[in-house]
Amino acid sequence: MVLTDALTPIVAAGYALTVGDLDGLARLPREFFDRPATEVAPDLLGCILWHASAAGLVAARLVEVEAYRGAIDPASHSFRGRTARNAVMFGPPGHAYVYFSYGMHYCVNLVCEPAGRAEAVLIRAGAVVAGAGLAGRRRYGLPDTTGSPDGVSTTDGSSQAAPPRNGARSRDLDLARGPGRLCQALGIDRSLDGADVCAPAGPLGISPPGAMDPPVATAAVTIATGPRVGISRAADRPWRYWLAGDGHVSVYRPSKPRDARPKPVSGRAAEDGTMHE
DNA sequence: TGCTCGATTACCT
DNA sequence: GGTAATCGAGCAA
Repeated sequence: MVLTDALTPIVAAGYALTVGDLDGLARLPREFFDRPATEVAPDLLGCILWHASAAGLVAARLVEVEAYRGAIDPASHSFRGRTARNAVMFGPPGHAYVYFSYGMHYCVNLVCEPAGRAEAVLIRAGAVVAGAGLAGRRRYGLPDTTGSPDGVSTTDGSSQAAPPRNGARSRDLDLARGPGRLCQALGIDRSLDGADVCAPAGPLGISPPGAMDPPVATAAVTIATGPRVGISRAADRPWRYWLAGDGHVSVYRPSKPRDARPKPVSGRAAEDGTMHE
């Protein structure tokens, strides 16, 4: 399924933006998130997620998200009720739910709907539009040999991430392609679990399209939808949204059983219509 | 208390 | 294309 011309201008939609006390950046207001995750998710595409830390600012334009719908969604972490890990999801909208995955990666969600509904949008991929030098160092672990300061770098996405360890995959496209990579590039970990992205003074924020990057030709943008990545339950629900044709979108992988369980012969495998690489 | 699995990624063949 | 790495949440006993 492909929706054309679907990037909703945030302001035109009637949302009054909040401006940060310290950074002066416009932020999406809490009402923006006070809706079903399946409505919030496509509207987040093109928006700028950023994290200002002592090391500097890194910001990414969102190109891929997934909606998780709480009690009505078996794939959601909150489906089985509230636990210590997912408590933030049951709180008010506009907060970050950060969890640790596969023993080595963090993933970040933005909580939607009023408290108690436990819906959220998983941020899967983005294009780094500020702080690419810092993001590259976080991702590839090299000292800063570029001489560029931390903080805001060029905004055209062409800048100077430090090259990766083996030098072969030195593509800026990979900086924040995938939920774990995005969190690493932005320096997001469990210490930001519960962070209020709508609070004017918070270190984590989300701004409308064009807040930091050159305005993208939103009128021509195509939003595609398809099944979510890597889940085994409710895998047929098309609640993944991405900017069609954008190279920063992650690779689609269906859920892979861990053990050598025989695969169902009646393979209903990849009728998803999503991007593969 | 112990075991299994996962909203992933990087590396190797 | 396949798999090791790695650890916490959740479930069963």
